[in-house]
Amino acid sequence: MRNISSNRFDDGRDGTVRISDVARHAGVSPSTVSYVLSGKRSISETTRRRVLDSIDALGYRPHAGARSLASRRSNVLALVVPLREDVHVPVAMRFAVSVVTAARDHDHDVLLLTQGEGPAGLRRVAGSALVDGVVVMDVETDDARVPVLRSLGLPSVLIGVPADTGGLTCVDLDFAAAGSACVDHLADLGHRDIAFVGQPASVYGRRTGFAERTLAGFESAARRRGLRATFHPCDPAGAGGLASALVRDRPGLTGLIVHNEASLAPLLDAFAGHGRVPPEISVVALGPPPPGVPELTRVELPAEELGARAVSLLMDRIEGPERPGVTLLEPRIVPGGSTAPPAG
Amino acid sequence: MRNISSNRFDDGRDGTVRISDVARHAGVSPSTVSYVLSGKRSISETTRRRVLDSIDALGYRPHAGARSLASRRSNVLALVVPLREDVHVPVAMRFAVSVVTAARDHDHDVLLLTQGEGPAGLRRVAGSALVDGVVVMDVETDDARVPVLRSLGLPSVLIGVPADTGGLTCVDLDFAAAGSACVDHLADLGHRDIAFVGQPASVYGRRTGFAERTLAGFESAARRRGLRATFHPCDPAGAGGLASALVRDRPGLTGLIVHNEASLAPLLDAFAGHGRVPPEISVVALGPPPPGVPELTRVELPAEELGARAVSLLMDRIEGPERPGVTLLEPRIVPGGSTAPPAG
DNA sequence: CCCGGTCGTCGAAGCGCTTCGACGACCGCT
DNA sequence: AGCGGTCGTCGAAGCGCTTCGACGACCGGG
Repeated sequence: MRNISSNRFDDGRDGTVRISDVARHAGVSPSTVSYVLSGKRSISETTRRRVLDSIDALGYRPHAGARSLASRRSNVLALVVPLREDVHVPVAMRFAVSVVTAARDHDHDVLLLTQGEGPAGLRRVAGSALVDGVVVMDVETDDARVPVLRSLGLPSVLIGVPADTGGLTCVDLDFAAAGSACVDHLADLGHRDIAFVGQPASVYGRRTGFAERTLAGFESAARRRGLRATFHPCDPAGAGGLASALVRDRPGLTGLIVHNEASLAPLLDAFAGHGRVPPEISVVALGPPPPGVPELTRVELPAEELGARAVSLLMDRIEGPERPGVTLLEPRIVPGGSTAPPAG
Repeated sequence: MRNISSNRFDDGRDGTVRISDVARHAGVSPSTVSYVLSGKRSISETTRRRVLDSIDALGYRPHAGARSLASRRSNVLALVVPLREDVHVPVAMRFAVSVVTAARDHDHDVLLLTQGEGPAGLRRVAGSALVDGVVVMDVETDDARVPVLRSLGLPSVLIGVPADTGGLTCVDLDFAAAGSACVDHLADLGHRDIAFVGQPASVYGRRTGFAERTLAGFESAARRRGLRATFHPCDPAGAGGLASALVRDRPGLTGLIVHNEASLAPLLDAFAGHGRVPPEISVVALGPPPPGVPELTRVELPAEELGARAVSLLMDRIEGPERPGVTLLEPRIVPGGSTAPPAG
């Protein structure tokens, strides 16, 4: 064990340990310590060990600012979270947490930006080299941030798919496939007459795209399978009325696909009021498990996987050359107790 | 307008503008630009203007790493968000957003840390000088992070109050006062016989402290006002039974204080089943407005105010000498339609 | 009119790290 | 034995900013 320098000198006067302290303690030069840490040049195993031992003997942590100045890498990612009321907050949180976790796996930290700052926030963190890249959640079809991102030259990954994806890297759930999967699930069980209860009417054609894509998936699959299939926009207040109308007008209806988190509970209550409860009428939910409603068959939104994927794509963009493209995650049907073959 | 240097030189080859570019463009030295930006020395109004004009003519943004290296300030705050399932996610999100907003008002950005990393995360960001201070949300009575914070010498503010607050800066809602305020509200309306429906029994005495503090406030106020008052822990599954029992055993009961977000809806449903709906029986809720339940009289959790306060206290700690202490925010009763003088 | 003080500005010295080029030492060839 | 080629290490030169001390210029008071 070589321990050249005396302890008196090892701790700098204000308590922080610098790379030169480690170097002295290990009997090497600062650059060697740096190379041990970065692995950018080969270092003999003996030296490596000695340096690493010194590092944790002294409790050394590289100064983030100095590192980012010298290496032109901050090892920080920005995450833009949505503020809008209509995003499901717990899901957004799951995203955020998974992004942080994934970022840590790649030795990065995460800076939180809110929608509130908009493009200005992106410009700021990009311009000041505060972050190496950015993950933008909840991207709309015509998102004001998209042109900014394109112009900024900051590596970025979008969660969600805007209208023009040229030059962009995007990740999202394959909502069209999700819509189809629900239809196929019901058709496979033998259902011939189903209804799709969607978002409030105003949502379609407006912004997010995911609603239309789901609906399109539903419609094409229903056509393919030759089902009687109808579409009904819905809001929580109208759920009761819709249920009554369906019960009255569609006696042959045996399957329901519900893509509307907020209306799910009132809708089920209303159907129950008409004596129709799952699985006597089959119900497939699209979205997060609503609180209080038990074990529905549903398509999960794989927030954790999306977050991790977004980060991993972002890291690729940061390291390597840009290779844009849209990644759509395969939806998975989670069986619950709410679907069964139709009666009779 | 003096524009000494030619544009060819103003834009560095990789597109980033440095302080020296601004200086040249404005015909001053880099240090002068720095002083204009920091305000740490007086600068003549003419020079100031000229520098500021150059800054936005060139689109200059100081390099965050360089700045933090030289000034020993990163202008970044860490925010530790809870992961536990039992915190109300939308409320946590409101906190987080308000912290970010407040931080931006103080020219700081926010780094997101998750509970998952625990003390190690705090050590990391502190040791590497990544952040100037940290806001810790959802602090428990015996929180493992508290000793770490104390030892780290990193300025910090806790949202929540641990058992030992020595040397710490904490902010929280005054839950005892909230409990009292509910009692006073009902007593002022003329109620003489009330019940407090609390968290599941296991919560009391365990970790968060806020439950006990609320209960203590309830009890002391009830005693002070001379009310008949009882306490009932409750979980969602037991809400129906509790309602029946109360209706049966407490015919004189006219007021309910509910400190249990999850049980609120089933409890109200159960009371409604016995023909007792607000405001015929008065109900005060403690906590965030539950979805679907309309306009209850309640005590709000002032997340925005707490977040802003936490940041402002943290900034004080970062700038000035440490001045620890516990700040409790006054609760506010938000009138809804669910309380009225007792019948008869 | 001279002198001490303030004001506004500048130059230079770091902050702590990474990275480039250089350079011995040692290897296996001819 | 001599030679090119790795391999492992070092020294020095920045990265872009802040900040300290210095220093003219200008002010008002004796």
